[in-house]
Amino acid sequence: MKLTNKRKKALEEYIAKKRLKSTRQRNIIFSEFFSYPGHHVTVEELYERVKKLSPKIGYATIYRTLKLFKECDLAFERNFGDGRTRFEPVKFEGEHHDHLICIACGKITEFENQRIEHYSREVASKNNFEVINHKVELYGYCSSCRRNK
Amino acid sequence: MKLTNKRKKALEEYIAKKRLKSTRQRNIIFSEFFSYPGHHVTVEELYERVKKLSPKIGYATIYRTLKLFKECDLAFERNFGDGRTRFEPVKFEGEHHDHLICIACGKITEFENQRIEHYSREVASKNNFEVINHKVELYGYCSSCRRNK
DNA sequence: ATTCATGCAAAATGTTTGCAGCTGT
DNA sequence: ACAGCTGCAAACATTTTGCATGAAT
Repeated sequence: MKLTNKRKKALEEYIAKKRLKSTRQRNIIFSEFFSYPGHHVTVEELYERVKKLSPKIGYATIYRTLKLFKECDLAFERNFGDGRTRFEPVKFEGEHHDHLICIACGKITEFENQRIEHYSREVASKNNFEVINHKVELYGYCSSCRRNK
Repeated sequence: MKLTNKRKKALEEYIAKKRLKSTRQRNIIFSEFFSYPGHHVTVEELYERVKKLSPKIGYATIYRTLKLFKECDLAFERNFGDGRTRFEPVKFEGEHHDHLICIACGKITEFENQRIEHYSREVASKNNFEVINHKVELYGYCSSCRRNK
């Protein structure tokens, strides 16, 4: 089953369970959010994109819908320290996505590393902790911004 | 040399280098920040603590001083997704401090894991990236909040 | 018919800035 | 004396909320 469909299904189940409603706005935000080309979209970026399809939409709906996605573990909130909150799709099994963040120029490089994953899971299970998402973020100076190259 | 002294020295050197000034407020904030019992203090918590020692202090000074600490790589900004920015001392060599964060009750459990450290450093060096700080954060449900125990 | 969602505007929250006066060098 | 710092208040940015209307069940 395709990822998007899995997600759609998860959302629909949550909506049914909680007796919420499926609306045009939620569907638009869903498709824009999960098809966003870069990961970690800001609220403003998402708002602008959605506005093109549904010009009367307000920020409140974006916020409320992202909150809904968070509640059903489909979206995840991040903050890289530049003051703008970003959201990204929660990864399903087998997807990885960690970050190197340059504190000088703000460049974000993604990487994945199975071993880090592995030991993270080990720590979690020792603590009887059920992991929904994880972050590995390394902050520092990227190759262009290093002080002593 | 004690950690606090190392930090004090780092700050003094930065102040000297940049021709800044050592002030009563900065010293108070320094000692409150680095002696804060929990890690990751919020701006508000720090403000309240400092206010007891220096009642006329304003939020602006706290913000400006934390920014100063960030500039000299003594403090680090975090955000666990609850809307409040938190700051913590940057760890020196040999200190580790990663997190399990419960998305239901907000409980934060610290852990350290040398292997995660190790592989993180490896990824960084492959990317010619100079790491100043890192985060490993696992988000999910703690043992008390797990849905299926 | 009922319950929930939306859009708008207002309010709340968190953070930054301008400036006059004060302090450290 | 000078440059930088502080405290205050105002400005700003982001997020949340109240409410009347509209849409989905």
